[in-house]
Amino acid sequence: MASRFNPKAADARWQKTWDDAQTFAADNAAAKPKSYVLEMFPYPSGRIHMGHVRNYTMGDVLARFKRMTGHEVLHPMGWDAFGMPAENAAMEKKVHPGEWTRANIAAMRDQLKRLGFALDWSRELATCEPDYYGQEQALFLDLFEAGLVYRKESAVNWDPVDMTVLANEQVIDGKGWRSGATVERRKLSQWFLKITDFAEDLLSGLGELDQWPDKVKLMQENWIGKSRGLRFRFKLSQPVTGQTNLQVFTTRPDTIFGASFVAVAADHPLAAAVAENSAEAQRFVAQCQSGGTSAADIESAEKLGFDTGLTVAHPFQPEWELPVYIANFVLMDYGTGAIFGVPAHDQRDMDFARKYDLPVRRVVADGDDSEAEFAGDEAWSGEGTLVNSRFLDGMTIEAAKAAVIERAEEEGWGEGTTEWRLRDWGVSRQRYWGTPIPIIHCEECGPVGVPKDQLPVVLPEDIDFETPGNPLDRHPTWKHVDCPQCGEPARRETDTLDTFVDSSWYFIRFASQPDDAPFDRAEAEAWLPVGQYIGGVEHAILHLLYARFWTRALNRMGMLDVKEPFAGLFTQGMVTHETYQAGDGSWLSPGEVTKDGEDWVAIEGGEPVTPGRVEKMSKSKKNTVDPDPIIDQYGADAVRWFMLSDSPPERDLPWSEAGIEGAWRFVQRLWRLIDGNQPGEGEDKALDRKLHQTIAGVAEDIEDLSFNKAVAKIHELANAIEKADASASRDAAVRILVRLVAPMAPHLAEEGWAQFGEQGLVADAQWPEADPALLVEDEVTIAVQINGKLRDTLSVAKGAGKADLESLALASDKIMRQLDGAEPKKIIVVPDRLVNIVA
RNA sequence: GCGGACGUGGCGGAACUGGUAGACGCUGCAGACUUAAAAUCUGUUUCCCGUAAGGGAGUGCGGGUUCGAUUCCCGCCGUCCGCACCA
Repeated sequence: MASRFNPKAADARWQKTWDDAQTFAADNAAAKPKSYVLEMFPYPSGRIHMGHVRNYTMGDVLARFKRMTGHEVLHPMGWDAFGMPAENAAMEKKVHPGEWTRANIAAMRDQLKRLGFALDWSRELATCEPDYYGQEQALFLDLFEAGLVYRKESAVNWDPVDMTVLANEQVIDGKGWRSGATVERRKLSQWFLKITDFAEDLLSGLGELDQWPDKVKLMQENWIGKSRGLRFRFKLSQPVTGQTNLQVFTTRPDTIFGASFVAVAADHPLAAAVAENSAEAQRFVAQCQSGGTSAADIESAEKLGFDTGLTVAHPFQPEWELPVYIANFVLMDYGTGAIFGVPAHDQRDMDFARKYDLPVRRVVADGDDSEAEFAGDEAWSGEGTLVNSRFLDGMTIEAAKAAVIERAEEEGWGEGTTEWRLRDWGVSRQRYWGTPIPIIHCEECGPVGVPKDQLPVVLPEDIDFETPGNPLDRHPTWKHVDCPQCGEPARRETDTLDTFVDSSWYFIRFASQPDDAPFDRAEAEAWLPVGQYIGGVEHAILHLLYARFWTRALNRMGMLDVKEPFAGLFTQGMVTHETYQAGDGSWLSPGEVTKDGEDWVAIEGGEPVTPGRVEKMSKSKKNTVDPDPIIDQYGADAVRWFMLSDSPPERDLPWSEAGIEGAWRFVQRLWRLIDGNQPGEGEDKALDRKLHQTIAGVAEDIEDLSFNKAVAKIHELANAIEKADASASRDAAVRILVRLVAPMAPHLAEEGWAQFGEQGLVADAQWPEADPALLVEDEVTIAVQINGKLRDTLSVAKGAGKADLESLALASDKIMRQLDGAEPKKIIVVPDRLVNIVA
């Protein structure tokens, strides 16, 4: 009688065994091919959620599989441990951010360990510890010396009550999310990293990332936003504050003869100059600046302008004057903050021209319509031929662009340029719980880097969160230091670094973590780039772009011979669960509702409940499932199995009770196969074939990260084994099955491995080898179709000749009946596949 | 608005390069074992007609290419995601 697999006992036992043996510690000096498998490290919020479980399970399967296929695997784990929630907790619960964070890390580490991940815990790191952020400070100073760090005034969202800077997403309807105070735009001196220096390289580098999802590459491409165009100067009819020219940027220099106005942004210096002398202009500028910046605001915002009364001269015809407007739809921080409007070929300009009754001249002919007078309100921005444009007439858009740029450059009033949407990376945060920026401000010497032998600049522990504002700034002593250069009293920088800096190089520190340097070059290069990086698509742009930038910066400084940090990237889907909403709009957890006939009602009170959509698990929608009790009940392997089953990993995985129970049943079924295995005699060719096809198929699917398909293939094999009679083949299949499930259900596999008296650990075992001779069937099923419709199937030896297949097909009873004596018009035979009779 | 992805049974999904649509799992239904339940096992589960043999329809909708289309092409519809007045 087969026993039951008892995960409670087995999980802990094997986890301890792996731990004691340091099974998953990566050897930097190993001679084997190296494989670096990494999942995005978590923020230590306090609890692991199902999304983490799914993410880390995927990486774990790959890591374990790589070990079994002869690789030395680096699969580390750490904590993205700086950031706002710790400060919020400090304010709300009166607990020090460090204490809160470290307690969370301890709790989450325990949770992760219960899932039996093949992690090298000896390399664990937390970004909030001085041994990590001190090395980050060293790197920051290297960047500073290399001229990749600079300081400039920049506008931030300032909460006047909390006295802190808010991220854009913390500003809701113009108010601070916590204080509710109206957020001000304030100029602060901030530190920036010169990511724009690498714009071209970050863009072209995408081309080599053939193991990244196209979607992510496209998002990065759009974010970087390269556009070629012409930057040129209009001559102003009269000088304004000494300026005689107005510089504009356009990507459509070809439409220059369709221009009917010029517009500048509300915060353009020209607008400010006009506002000096006009109360009306001043009002208009103020109105533009107060406008909301949310997506909805922008979409609904009407195109508004203010006629300055100024004009500029058309570059190709000085007496042709264009009016200059201040317009609310022109952005100061793109291009030059000034544009020329071509209503016929740009919708925004069209809207504006129709409102202010400006000319709309056609300069690109769409088809045969070449009238200068443009009717309608829909601008034409498609392809066409230039018309009404003098020397450009008849040219294509591309040729005309080149011609105008050439003339501008010849005549010296403009030049072809490239503009980027990408901005430099502002890294200053006016907060406590982050990496202190290792700079000292001296009256005499300016900003001076902290000498490296004085690193780390450690956060003070004795801080209070009673009063709003940056605790570092109001700490009584911390910021007062002497200038390292001249020795005079000076002031420490009290801003800390954006936490995206912490995650921009942690994967390097995992590969190599000496005490006295950020990393050892040779060790880091031995592992990098990360072979497979797995995480959520929400990091598709910022984190991944910053990490690519940081790696390039190290490369440029000669510190690392790697430019792309992540060779392979995979973005996994979310774990979702159904939602339920009561009549008053409040959310109910799935455990609080039940089905009454066709309708859903609350268990408590029986109120009717509306089933909502299946959505990402979130506390606010009350549809989360805590992994801990699930692991208690079903064990790590069943949870892991469910995370891998059914849904393709890039898609969302709907959590369900039935699903986890199905996984649990299968784990038990596997155990019954193993435990109840009987030696047998003789071979079972069909089973041998199924086994070897599964060995090859599962390996392929895992390499492909198609875990759902690998799971399905293992199910098929298990079904086949169960149906098979005892034989030597069956015995062998069960023994090999143990290794096939080892990456997914490692505890069960170890148990089975031990049961069969194998040496060592299955975690160290070799992946079974598939016999190529057994991968192909010797008998195939041939479809016989009439006019493409299946009418019969034939079982024939593989490789049967066309003529044989044809005559076999025609001899079939069913086919003869269908044809009813009619002569086939044509017969198509695809060997080993089908015969299609055209009647 | 721009860009992208997706659309297959009651559900999650599978299907190689254009070649038997629905693998595998979940759910449901019927049955076996059991005093009973749990657990387990067997059968069945795309829809329609038919007792059956069998036939017909079918991969969002409409067309096209082809001996043959879930797969390729054109046009719609829907859902989701990203960006968003970027000149």
